[in-house]
Amino acid sequence: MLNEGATAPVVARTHEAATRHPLVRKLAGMAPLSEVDKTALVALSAFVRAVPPRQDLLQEGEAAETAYLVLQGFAGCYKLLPDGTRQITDLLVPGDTTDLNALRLGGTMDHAVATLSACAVAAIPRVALLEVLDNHAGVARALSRCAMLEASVLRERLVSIGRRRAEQRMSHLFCEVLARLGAVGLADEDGCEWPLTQGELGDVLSLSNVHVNRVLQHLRAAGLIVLQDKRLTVPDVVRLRAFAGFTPNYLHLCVPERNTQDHDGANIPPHPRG
Amino acid sequence: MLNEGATAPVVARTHEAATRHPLVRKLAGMAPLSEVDKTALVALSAFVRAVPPRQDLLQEGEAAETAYLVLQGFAGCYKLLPDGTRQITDLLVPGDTTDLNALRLGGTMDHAVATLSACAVAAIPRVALLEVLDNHAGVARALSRCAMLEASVLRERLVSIGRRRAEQRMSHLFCEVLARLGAVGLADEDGCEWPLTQGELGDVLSLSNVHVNRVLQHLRAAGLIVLQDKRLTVPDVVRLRAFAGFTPNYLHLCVPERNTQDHDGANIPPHPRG
DNA sequence: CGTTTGATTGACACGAGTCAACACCAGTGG
DNA sequence: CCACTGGTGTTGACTCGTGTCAATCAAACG
Repeated sequence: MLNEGATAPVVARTHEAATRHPLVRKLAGMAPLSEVDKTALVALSAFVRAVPPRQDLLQEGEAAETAYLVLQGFAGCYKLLPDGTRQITDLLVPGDTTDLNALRLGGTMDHAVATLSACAVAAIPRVALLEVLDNHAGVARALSRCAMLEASVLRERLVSIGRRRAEQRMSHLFCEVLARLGAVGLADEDGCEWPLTQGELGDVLSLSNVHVNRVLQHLRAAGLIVLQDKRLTVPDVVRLRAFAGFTPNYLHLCVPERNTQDHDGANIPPHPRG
Repeated sequence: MLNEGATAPVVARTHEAATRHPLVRKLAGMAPLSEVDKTALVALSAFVRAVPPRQDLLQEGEAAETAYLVLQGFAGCYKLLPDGTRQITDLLVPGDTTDLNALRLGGTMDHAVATLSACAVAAIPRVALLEVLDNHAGVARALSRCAMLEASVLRERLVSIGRRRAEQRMSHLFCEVLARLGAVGLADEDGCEWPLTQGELGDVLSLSNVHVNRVLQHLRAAGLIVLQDKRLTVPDVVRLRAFAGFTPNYLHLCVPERNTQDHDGANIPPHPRG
């Protein structure tokens, strides 16, 4: 089940390549990393595999022996309910990993992880992670920040599902994914890849696929988004954010985004660190 | 605003007292702790304050300079929306702390924390936390596990709010709080303290206070719970868990609960660790 | 080319929100 | 002692957002 695709060591050796590596880009945005740190991160994700869509990477209940880093494509953490419905609790975009804390601490998975689109993922063995964490304090620090970020994203999605209407909920997700992809350099000026089906989008947002369809049409009719050919286009990010009630501060993005200039954090004044 | 109640150093010195300390009880359930670790934890929560109900401990957007440990009473993490509605993302019961990762890493609060009932809380200064984490690997390990647990609880609540009907959602929360209180020795044989108003319960479950009231009556009529005088009584925990679809595995409780004997994990076969 | 998967549309049902009114209780102050 | 108050719980009538069911259509696919 875990053996689709060829295992191929793909190691980027130049500084140039390391900087373009999704994991390096993400973690460098969380905490300062030395060149040695970055090299270690690239080495950590040496064993890359192509995985078809809709394949489980990790199952709920199993012991955490391996983590996965998503390099290309979208994956998702999910839980199944007795009645067969699925709740996707978080999307994994390039640069994101499955629960590294569980891997480090030797816990058991309390959720499953599956690819949504076709993905390129890197398998991270437990020993390799522990070795890197022991020898690279900067990486350990960045990963702690990632764990904090993950909880933050979960809280915000809880707010979305609990308190926002379907249209805003969906817009909010679009804004979030756009921002997260932008942070790893995978968002264009006005949009990004969007491989999810409407059914999968419903599993993220807790909406039926029928209702997802209707809401999408509302958003399209309002000119807020264009969604076709597995691609999301946002003509006016500011307008979509305003409609969704999206403020990116919960994403704790330290690096400046290319897509957004001066409308971030308008509600909350910036405060110096330390 | 932070000056209600007297700041009083309350240090338990005997092993007996340390074992009864909520934080020690909780962390000892997450990872093995030495006596020295436990003493350090008790010292960490030396500065205890009484806080009236409905007081903010931390505000959204402020820098994390101090964390709080709840010793008595219930508190909650929440976010406010532009329309004034509130979503409580997590309850803090005795033994729980506000986000220690944010404190350690010097981040900013992406959510607020407020007392719900009257509370006794211990303020944890940043330097004290860093000192303990540096010198007590066991504590650091236990706190990492707590962070993992917190994310796990958030995921499960996401599933609850997204996919469970109001009756099951509420029952599930009752089961969870009962289990969490049991883990720190604060649940009786058949129930626990329940200081939340119906409105606050609605803010946790994303239900209107009117609907909370109706759902409560259904659960009462079904004989699943008794809720009166700020106290929750569960005549038959097994029945409530079955009704709610509650399985405690996501709480990663290593210590055996007193309340539950042999009916845990009936849906999912147990899997040996390591 | 049949099959399948995903998108779309309409009719209808139902869970939960909203609004409004009232009961109950604990303070609180005259 | 009692009127007044505000917070909480309770109830009913009505509205509305979403789910469910079912049918159709388009595109991908073996």
